[in-house]
Amino acid sequence: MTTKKQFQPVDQQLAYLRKGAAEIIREEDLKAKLEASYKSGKPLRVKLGVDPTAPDLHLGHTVVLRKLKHFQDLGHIAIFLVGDFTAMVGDPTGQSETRPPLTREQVDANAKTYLEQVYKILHRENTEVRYNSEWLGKLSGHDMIRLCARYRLARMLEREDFRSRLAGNLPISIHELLYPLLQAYDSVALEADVELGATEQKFNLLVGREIQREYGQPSQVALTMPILVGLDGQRKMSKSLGNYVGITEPPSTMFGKLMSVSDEMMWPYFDLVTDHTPEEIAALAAKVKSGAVHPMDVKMSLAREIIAGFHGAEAGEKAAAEFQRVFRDREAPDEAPARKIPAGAAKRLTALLVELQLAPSRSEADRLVKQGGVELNGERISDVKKDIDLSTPREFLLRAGKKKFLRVIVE
RNA sequence: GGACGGGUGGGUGAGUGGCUAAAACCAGCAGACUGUAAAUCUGCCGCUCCUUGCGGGCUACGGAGGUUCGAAUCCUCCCCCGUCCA
Repeated sequence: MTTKKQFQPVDQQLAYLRKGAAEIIREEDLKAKLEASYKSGKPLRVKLGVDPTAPDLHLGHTVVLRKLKHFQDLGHIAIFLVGDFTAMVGDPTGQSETRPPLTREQVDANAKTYLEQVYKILHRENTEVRYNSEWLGKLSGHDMIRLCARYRLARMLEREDFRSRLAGNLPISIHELLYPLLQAYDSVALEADVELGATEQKFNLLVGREIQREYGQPSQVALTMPILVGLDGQRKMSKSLGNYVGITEPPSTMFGKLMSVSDEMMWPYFDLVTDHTPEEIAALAAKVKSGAVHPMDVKMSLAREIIAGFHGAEAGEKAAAEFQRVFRDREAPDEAPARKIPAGAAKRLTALLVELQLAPSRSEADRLVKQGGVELNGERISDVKKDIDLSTPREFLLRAGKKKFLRVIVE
């Protein structure tokens, strides 16, 4: 799968890399770089920077990781850059929400979990993992000022994020202006040929191009990937919005979540998180439109495929079968997560729900029960003061809401 | 440093002394309907206790004090954000 030194023809590489990309700035530059690499046998250095702030990866993160992997597939070098320096300073990206600075320990721990998950997508062999504290930590005040002197405020304020905050009378801290510069400097330090990012990163990637030029390097190519819309079909996928599919989640959970994607929204998923070619996807969409295939079946194959990528083909099949049984045939799941609890005195059902984390609070549990969202062994229980007997070892299936099942084992 | 405006529940944002756990909208959750989709409809939506009731307690309107029988609403000090001036 990994081509050594002998690269594929440039046009072929280009087509492969273009797939799913939102923008390539500039495509001629990428072509030229690929050509040079093809001739010299020297792989391109492709940079992807991440903040080690969100250790749990979800499908949204994988979009750009998958593109990085595509470069690897073609024999190029993936530089996985952990922004440990920037993270410790505290990056208030986007949403005008200032994040608390992370400690060294948190950064290390997060980076570690991050990396473990990243290799579910990237090839280990041609991945170069770097930390930007390596060079940013060594910059002197003098160096910093030199770097700042290479960019103009007016240009910096062109960034959508800054511009809108400025217009909306929202705070902008000075250090935020530094982030694009520091990120750009990373590209200088790494001599990146290409930098990847989500479309929201476009500005930063472009600053990289200019700063590299300032430091006498050829400008990197900026390749952006669309942002994956979350399960709500509205906003970007993110853990804090709760509209995400985590890559380490159990197959059955992933399946359920993916099936809740709306029909229209499943196409971007095909585009961004599967390896189908644009032509294949278009053909599939046409079939759905004409009524030749049922959208649900297409969605199921999508879910199956995505799960296969993270848990193996067999897991994908199992999750699909499980899904059909539970929701289409309305039978009890056979692989609900299990939880053991010690035998003891009888417990109020609502208390049990909270204890088993099926409900966040007693009030919520109360509400859930009252509204008929709780089933015990397939039987709806709407009595709030129902006590559950836990005196003898036994097993029962608890359902809270549509999707949450838990096999409870009393021992 | 000065003048002015502002900080309300997950979000937007009403509310200027009691009827306000705090309008409305969004988000969220549950039920119905379905293809566990979307859309729609209905209900819920701070925490907690029980005798589950138009029930009791606690916490909540940037922070700390104060006035008052009673404060998100009035006063004092502080913190934070923004605008204009220097």
